[in-house]
Amino acid sequence: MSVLAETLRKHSSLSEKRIAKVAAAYKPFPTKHNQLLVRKGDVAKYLYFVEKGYLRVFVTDASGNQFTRFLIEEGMEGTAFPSFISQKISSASVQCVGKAEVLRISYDELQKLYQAVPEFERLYRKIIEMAYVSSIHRIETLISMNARERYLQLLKEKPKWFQQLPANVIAEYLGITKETLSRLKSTK
Amino acid sequence: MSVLAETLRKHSSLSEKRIAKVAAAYKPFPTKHNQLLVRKGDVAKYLYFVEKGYLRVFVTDASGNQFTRFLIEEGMEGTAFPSFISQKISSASVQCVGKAEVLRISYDELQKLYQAVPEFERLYRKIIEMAYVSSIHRIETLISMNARERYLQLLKEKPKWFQQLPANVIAEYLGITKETLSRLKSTK
DNA sequence: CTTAGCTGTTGATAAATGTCAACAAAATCA
DNA sequence: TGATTTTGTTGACATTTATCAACAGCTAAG
Repeated sequence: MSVLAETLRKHSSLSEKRIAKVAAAYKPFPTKHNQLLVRKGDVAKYLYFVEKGYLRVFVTDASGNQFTRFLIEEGMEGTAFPSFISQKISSASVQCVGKAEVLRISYDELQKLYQAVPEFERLYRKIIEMAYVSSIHRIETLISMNARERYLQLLKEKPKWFQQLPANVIAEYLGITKETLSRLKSTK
Repeated sequence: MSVLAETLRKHSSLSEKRIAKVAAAYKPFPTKHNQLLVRKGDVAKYLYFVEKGYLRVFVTDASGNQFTRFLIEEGMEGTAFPSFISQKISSASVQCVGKAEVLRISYDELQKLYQAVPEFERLYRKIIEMAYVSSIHRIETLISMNARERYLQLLKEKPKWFQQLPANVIAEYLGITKETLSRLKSTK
């Protein structure tokens, strides 16, 4: 049983038949190590569901520094969202963190799925709501906490990330340099 | 004609009749100078639409410092969103900035409105999507720019705010102190 | 009008975080 | 496996931003 089907079951009251229909619309997409799924300047044509591993959504500044906007973990879906919903070019890139297994559905397929499975639209709304709430949480963290507080909060909320993700990705997500993160770890 | 009706017309293809129906569901709510609409610890029972002025959504830390999570300007709606959608107690407060004119709709009324005007649910989804996109933009700004860059960006994107809002509210929104903002202004 | 509070500015200083460089350890790939 | 690249750590130092304090101007209330 795919992680996707389980996730659908958990977050909706769709019938098994409809779960199967939705799940079938997402196609496995084979990826390589650190593969870029959306490149800055592209239009994000697909929504990605993570079966295993992590995706990172990041932006770069003029000096080439990278900043991780979001980390998408197993059982979550995402893409360069502002580009995806507007179907305009993306300012962000999406990349596998190491090895990842993903499914994907195109923007057009997703629209068709709304027609074919009306309840799915409400589920999609819920997914967006959850994503929005988590982004609000992120904003609060960023405006109200210093680096150490953010680090400790993430350690508490997402302990797995520290085992499974390279430190520089975590640092980018926290909005600090990898050197600062390294020092926070050691002075615990 | 209310700002609300205009906004509905602009962002949806609802008929005039349905616009009237939706607009009628939002009730004027008289406010006083700096009135608190949602208090930390309350459940956010209402969604607020701003006809005039600004609302601020803010959190406080242990030392009593305030941090402005969002500013809701004329023609926008908002509330302590995580609390509103879950109907659980809010970690944030919502307050008028000075004098403001607002309309509001209760959580229950909103659910009824979905039933009565099905197209409204899609509109609501779009509103959430837009809010989500703008929160993503905020996150990027916060993780990738320093205080001066954030200040200059906001000055460019929201020049009105600097005329209409007190500097300490802007500073809280930028995630800096009012002293730092004052210095950024003078060293332009 | 006058007093008390709020708002914004400036200075001195401290604290937090970034930058750059060197190096060690680990992972990847040919 | 061995070579090469990536990742993580540490130190010295620079920069950014916060904190604390003083004060001036404005505003609102009695």
